[in-house]
Amino acid sequence: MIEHDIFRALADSTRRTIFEKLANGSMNASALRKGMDISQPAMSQHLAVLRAAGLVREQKEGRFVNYEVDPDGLALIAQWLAKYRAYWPARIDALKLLLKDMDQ
Amino acid sequence: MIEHDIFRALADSTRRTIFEKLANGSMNASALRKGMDISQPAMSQHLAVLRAAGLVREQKEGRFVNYEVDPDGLALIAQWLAKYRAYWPARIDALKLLLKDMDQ
DNA sequence: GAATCGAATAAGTGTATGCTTATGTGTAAT
DNA sequence: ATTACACATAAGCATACACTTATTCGATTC
Repeated sequence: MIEHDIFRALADSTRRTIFEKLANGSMNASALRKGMDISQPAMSQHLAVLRAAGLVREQKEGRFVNYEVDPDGLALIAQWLAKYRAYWPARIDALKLLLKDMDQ
Repeated sequence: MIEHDIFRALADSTRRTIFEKLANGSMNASALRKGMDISQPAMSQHLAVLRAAGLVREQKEGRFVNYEVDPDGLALIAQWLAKYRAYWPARIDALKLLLKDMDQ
């Protein structure tokens, strides 16, 4: 189940940090490491997990590999969350505002 | 960080199943175990993790403990997801429909 | 008040996971 | 071609985690 891979991938704070970085612009693995105190293999392994989960996708450019957020993964989380909409609290109105914002 | 606790809690498929069951109606721990092939201590431990993450809350009723979905946890996931709204795919329109549905 | 029942906690164990160092693979530069 | 570079993979290791059995706790029931 991919849903399982997604939650497992996001359960690690280092991977959430990587994902957040990529959300601010696609980057290659070396650029991602900057300011992160993480070894090259560790980064490579984390990216593999994120990619397997569908949260991130790669684009080879020469000997570089550019990583970017894969919307498919986020969509699955949104789907999962939607299942429990009956329990969303009132403050979820903020979400509605965001969606309204997207329409413009 | 509570966000971390949430993703860690949902990284386990057994806990996601428990959460899903509770979303269909509050239950005590024994009722949750039905059809799940899980020991009593294991269930108790899973519920403790879900509770610590703010995904579930308890309500003691005599010697029973009734568990129910805690909207606060879901709100945090929604907040996390909202951070990446720029990457939400078009098919997220389904989510908009759901929200519209909530208004009625 | 003794027994019973629902649930939590304690302690121990096998496996999963995230890290390390070492090495491999492919591309670009000299 | 040889060297350097970006990244992936392999192998090993320490810790985290989900489970087990045993025990404890608290509240009902007899």
